[in-house]
Amino acid sequence: MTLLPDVDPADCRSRVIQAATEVFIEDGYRASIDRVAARAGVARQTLYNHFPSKADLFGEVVRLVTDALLVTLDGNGFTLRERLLRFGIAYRLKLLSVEGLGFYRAVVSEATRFPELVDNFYRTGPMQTAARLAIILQRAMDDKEIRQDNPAFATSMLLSMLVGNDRSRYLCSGEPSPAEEPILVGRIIDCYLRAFAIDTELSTATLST
Amino acid sequence: MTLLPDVDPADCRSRVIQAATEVFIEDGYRASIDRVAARAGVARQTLYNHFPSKADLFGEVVRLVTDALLVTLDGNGFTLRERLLRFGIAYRLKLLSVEGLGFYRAVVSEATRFPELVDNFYRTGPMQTAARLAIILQRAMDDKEIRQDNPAFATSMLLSMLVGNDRSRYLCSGEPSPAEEPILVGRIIDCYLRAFAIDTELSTATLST
DNA sequence: GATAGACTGGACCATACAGTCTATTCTTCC
DNA sequence: GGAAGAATAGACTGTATGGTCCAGTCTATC
Repeated sequence: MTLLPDVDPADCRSRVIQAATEVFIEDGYRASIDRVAARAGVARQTLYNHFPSKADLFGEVVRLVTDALLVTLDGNGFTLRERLLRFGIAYRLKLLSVEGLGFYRAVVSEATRFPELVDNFYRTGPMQTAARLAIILQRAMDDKEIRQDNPAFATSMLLSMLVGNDRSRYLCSGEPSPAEEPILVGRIIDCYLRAFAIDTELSTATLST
Repeated sequence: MTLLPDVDPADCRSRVIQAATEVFIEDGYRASIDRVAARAGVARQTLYNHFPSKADLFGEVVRLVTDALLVTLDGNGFTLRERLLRFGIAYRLKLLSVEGLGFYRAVVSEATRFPELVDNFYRTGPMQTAARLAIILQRAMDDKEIRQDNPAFATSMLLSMLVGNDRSRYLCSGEPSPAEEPILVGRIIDCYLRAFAIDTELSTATLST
């Protein structure tokens, strides 16, 4: 998964950013500035010509990658299930890629050192994606495609079901098997649509046991 | 939330472990050994009398806290919904506490430095809890309380819905409001039970739209 | 061909930190 | 009272690292 636009080999700044992205994703903020410079094929001083400090470089990387990880919700012509399916696949593809996981690990690791940065990451990244999804779900509720419920709750449930346990797992070890992804997402979306299906007498009766 | 048994103030070793737990939870592995010693009220050399290296101390802390975070699934006499409710509350209480989140952050941050340790954490911690839950769910399927499905999938969905999005959020900033916890868990469990309710003609019909 | 600006490489500085060593003190048990 | 074992304080070592400085090179532009 490539997170940033193609680097211009003649542009030192973009080479530094690309290198820093890779290195921070691999080892987090503790990766040394020398490693970044070496990876970029650039003198350390060149790096400091473009960024006042390591923390600033890290901040820039976080901002850029956060944008790159936003998941779009296209497909107005499709059914709700199809739209959610496409979203789910794209979402998991980004967040559960080696780069997505490494980036998330790097950001979360620095929550105490750079609280504002990490808070900002959450608001411009995950919360953005959630907001987009919430609009779709709200509309589906209005159209009676799914049950009326709190859109924020419905959004949170879908996002949780899509990556919750697996992200937690792959942050520790392993990675998803691409071949099974579409099937798995299909099962998750169907599970979700059952949970948020329009009320029927039978299903409410089942619940009250 | 207290994760470890009461420390005996006379026992240097347990004081070191307690201090290391607190310090690693606050700042991760990058916290200095001197800070641990100071927090424990102990000389640095004393610490090294009990643990050969910082990495060993970290490993010990991870093992102990992993155990402490296991969630039991008691309550054989209760209904399925009640059992899941009690489990969900306990699970969120542990994992979304400041200590639970800090510990998780600290462990995940070191996935590249200590891959075996982190992998072992996942297998003896989260996977253990999941295994216990899977037994309950399997039994509920046998008893026709919920639909027949893959128990591992059903387990993963429940764990995801319980903490997925919120853990991801609180790792970045903020923390849950204790007052709303029981209501939220209730909504999640009901949502889950709808998703895994026994098939009815109506609900399957809804799905195929 | 001269000037300006970016890049280089490496020396250099200050700091933090894991881990070792030692001389001394304290406690406990015989 | 003395021996043994544990704890202490603090000096010391070696290394990694962020950041600065500087002398020199390269390139493009006028």
